[in-house]
Amino acid sequence: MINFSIKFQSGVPIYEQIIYAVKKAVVSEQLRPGDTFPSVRELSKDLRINPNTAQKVIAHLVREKLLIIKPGIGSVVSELKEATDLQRKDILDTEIEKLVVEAKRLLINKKEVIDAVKSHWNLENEE
Amino acid sequence: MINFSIKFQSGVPIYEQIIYAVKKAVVSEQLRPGDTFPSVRELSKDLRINPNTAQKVIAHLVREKLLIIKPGIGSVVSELKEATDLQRKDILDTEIEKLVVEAKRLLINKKEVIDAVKSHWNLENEE
DNA sequence: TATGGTGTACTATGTTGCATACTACACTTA
DNA sequence: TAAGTGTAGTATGCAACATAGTACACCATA
Repeated sequence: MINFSIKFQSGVPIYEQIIYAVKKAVVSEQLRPGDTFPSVRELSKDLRINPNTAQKVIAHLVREKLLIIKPGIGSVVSELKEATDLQRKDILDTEIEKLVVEAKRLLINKKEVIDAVKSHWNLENEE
Repeated sequence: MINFSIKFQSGVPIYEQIIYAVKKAVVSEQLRPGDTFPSVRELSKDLRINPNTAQKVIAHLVREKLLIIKPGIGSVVSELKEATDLQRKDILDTEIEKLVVEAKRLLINKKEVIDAVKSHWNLENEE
């Protein structure tokens, strides 16, 4: 009943990798609003991780409003939410600045970066 | 003799913050190739961090080829190096994909993202 | 009503990374 | 020679991560 794929790699925390995989699945519409999401125990069993780690994933996704808890049932994928001012600032200022600094340091062209953004954006179409 | 500025914030490792500050200083030409870089003990004293942490910063920057060790003297800022294939792939694929996924999840427009890239790029001019 | 599945909350252990303190050594410059 | 350089090592305290196991309140369903 897992409707997204993961390939673990060392160095980065398991729970972060799962969270990212879920976000990617939502953005690419492999997971749609209203879809049921695996329970803590199911997630733990299918991915062969500790229940605590699975719980950590779900709690995190609920806090980020990607999931909604249905008591007694499980959790469900929610509608996409508009970013808060703080989230917008973090991405458009902090994160993109990091990206630009790293690109310039490695002598990567502005065009290459922008083309890569466009390319990744169109992989899952829509504006 | 510190020619770059830092304002520490909790949550992210000190040594990472310093490394990023140095990269930013290089990209914005506050630090130029040939400039001398603070020694381990100097960095440790001025930033009031442990010598081990300062050593970790410098070793990391040498490994990334941003600094060159001059034995008995200290270290010096080197010329910018072209990215390796692996570094290019990491930025243009992995990092930008992360950015795009997060932006789409938060319903941020493609135009906003690209404008932010252009904006940050031009803050330190040149192609 | 009873059963089973749900999220949630604990305690505990082992590993790893981060930052600190301190000591020591080989090297080069002045 | 003396002082400064990078480098290496041991040790401590703290926090994050992942694991194991137990327990509880809640709700849906048979």
